Amino acid sequence: MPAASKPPAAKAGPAKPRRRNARAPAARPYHHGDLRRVLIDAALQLVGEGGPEAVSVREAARRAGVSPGAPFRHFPSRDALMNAVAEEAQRRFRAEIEAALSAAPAGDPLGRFRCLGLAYLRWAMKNPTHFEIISSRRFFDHDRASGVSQDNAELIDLTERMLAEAFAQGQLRVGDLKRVQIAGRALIYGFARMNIDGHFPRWGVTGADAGRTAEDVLDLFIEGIAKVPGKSA
Amino acid sequence: MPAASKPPAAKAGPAKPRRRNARAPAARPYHHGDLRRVLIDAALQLVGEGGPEAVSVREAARRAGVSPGAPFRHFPSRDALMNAVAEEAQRRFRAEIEAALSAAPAGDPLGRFRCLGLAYLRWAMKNPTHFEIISSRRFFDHDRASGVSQDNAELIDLTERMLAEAFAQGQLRVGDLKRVQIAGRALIYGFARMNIDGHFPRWGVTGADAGRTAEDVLDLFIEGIAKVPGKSA
DNA sequence: CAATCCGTGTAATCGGTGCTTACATTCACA
DNA sequence: TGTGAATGTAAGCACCGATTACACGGATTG
Repeated sequence: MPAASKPPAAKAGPAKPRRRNARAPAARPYHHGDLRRVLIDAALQLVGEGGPEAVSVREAARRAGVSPGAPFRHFPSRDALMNAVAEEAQRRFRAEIEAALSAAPAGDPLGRFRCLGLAYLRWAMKNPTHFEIISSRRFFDHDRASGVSQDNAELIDLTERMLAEAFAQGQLRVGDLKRVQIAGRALIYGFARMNIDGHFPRWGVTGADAGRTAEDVLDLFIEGIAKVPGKSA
Repeated sequence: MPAASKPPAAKAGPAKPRRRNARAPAARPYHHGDLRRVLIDAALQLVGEGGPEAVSVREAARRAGVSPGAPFRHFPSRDALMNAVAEEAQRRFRAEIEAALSAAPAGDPLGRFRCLGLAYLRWAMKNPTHFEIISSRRFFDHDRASGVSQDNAELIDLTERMLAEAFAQGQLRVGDLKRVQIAGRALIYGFARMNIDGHFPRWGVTGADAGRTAEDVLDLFIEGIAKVPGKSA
C-alpha cells in the first residue's frame, strides 16, 4: 500500500508553502501543487453530475490536467478517493447542521430537535448527491479511525440529549426515548432518501413542494410524540 | 476482481465442427435453452453476494456457462439486465406483501396498515440487497411502461385507502391523510434503508434486535397518529 | 424430405477503467 | 551544493461493457 504517507497535508489546508517562485511559467509546472485537493473537488463535481457511480479516477485526473496514474500518488485506490470525497461532504454537512443549531432557541429542546431535523432535511435536499455518498456508509473507510464515525456519534448523542431534556421538561408524552430517536431518524432519513432515490414523483411531490412537505412531515412526527396536541412550531 | 481462471472452453482450433447431433443432451447444447432466466438468477445471486455494483454481465455469463457476448442477445445493455433483476425482485416483494395482507384482519384498517408496514420491513430486512435494487429507482427503466410503476402506484393507493378507512372509522386523530401517508412511508423506508446502509451498528441496533426494533418504531408511529393512545396491535 | 430462415450461441475486437511498475522531475533540507 | 523524498509521467496489465462477423441448429416451409 504505497502513497499512504499523506495524511498531514489534509489538516486544514492553508499551510501550503508557495512552491512556485514568484515567476509564473505559463507552461504547467511538473508538480501540480495541490493535486489531492483538486482531485477531491473534481470527484465531488462528478458526483454532482452523475452520482457516485460516475466518478472515475481517470476522469478526475483528466479534469485536473494530470496523467491517469497521478491520483494514485495521493489515493491508494478509487475507494480511498471516494472516502475522501465522502469525508469532505460530511464536513460540509456537519458545518451546516452546527450553524443551524447555533441559531436555534436554547430553552426549547423539542424546538431544537425540530430545527435539527429541518436543517438535516434541507441540506439533504439541496445537496442530494452529496447526501447520498455520506448516507450509504460504503464510501467510508471502516477500518481507519476517520472523523466520520465520531461526527455521527456526536450527532446521535446530541439528539439523545435533546430528547432527554425535552422529556425532562415535560414536552413529550412518550417515555421510550431510544425508540423516539430511532423513529425520528428513520423518518428524516427516509424522507431524504425518498428524495434522492426518486420516489417523490410517484408520490405527487414535486421539487417545489418537497421543502414544504418535509416540514409538514417533520411536524406530524413531532405532534405525534409531543405532549400538547397542538402545533409545535 | 482478480484474473481468476479462464477455463479453455474449447481447446481445439477452427478445425472442429463440434458435431453435436441429436444424441447428446448431457454435453451443453449449442443453444442454452433459457439463458435469459438463468442470467437474471445469476445476477440476483451476484446482487446478494456483493450488492448491485458487483453485478457484471461477464460474470453472469460465466456462471451461466456462456460466452461474454451471449447475454447481449437477451439484454441490450447491463442496465437492461439490472432492470430485469429489479423487476424480478419487485415481483417477489409484491408477492410477499400481498400474502401478508391477505392474512390481515379485514375490519381493522389501521391494523392492516400496521400489517403492511411490518411485512414491508420484514421483507426489506430479510432481503437487504434485493430491497436495495428495488428501492433506488435507478435500476428501473423509466421510459418503458414496466409493471413496476403500476405496482407501486397500486401499493400507494392501497395505503391511501387504508388510511381513509381508518379515518372514517375514527381510528385516527389527525386528518391530513396525505401527510400521514408520506410520513409513514418515510419512516418505514428510512428504517429499511438504515438497515441496508449500515447505520444500525452506530445506533446500537444489532441484527437480532432489528426485527423487534422495527416493530417498536412502527408502533410508535401508529400510536402517534391513532386516536386511542394505546397499543394498536 | 430438403431448403431455408432466423433466433441464439461464439470469437474477436474496441475503448474505458482501476491499478502497478519503471522512470523523470522537482522540492526540501542537511 | 548535493541528495533523497515527494510527486509527476509513460507504459502496460486485466477486467469490463459493448459491437461485429460468423457458426450453429430448431422451426417453418415447399
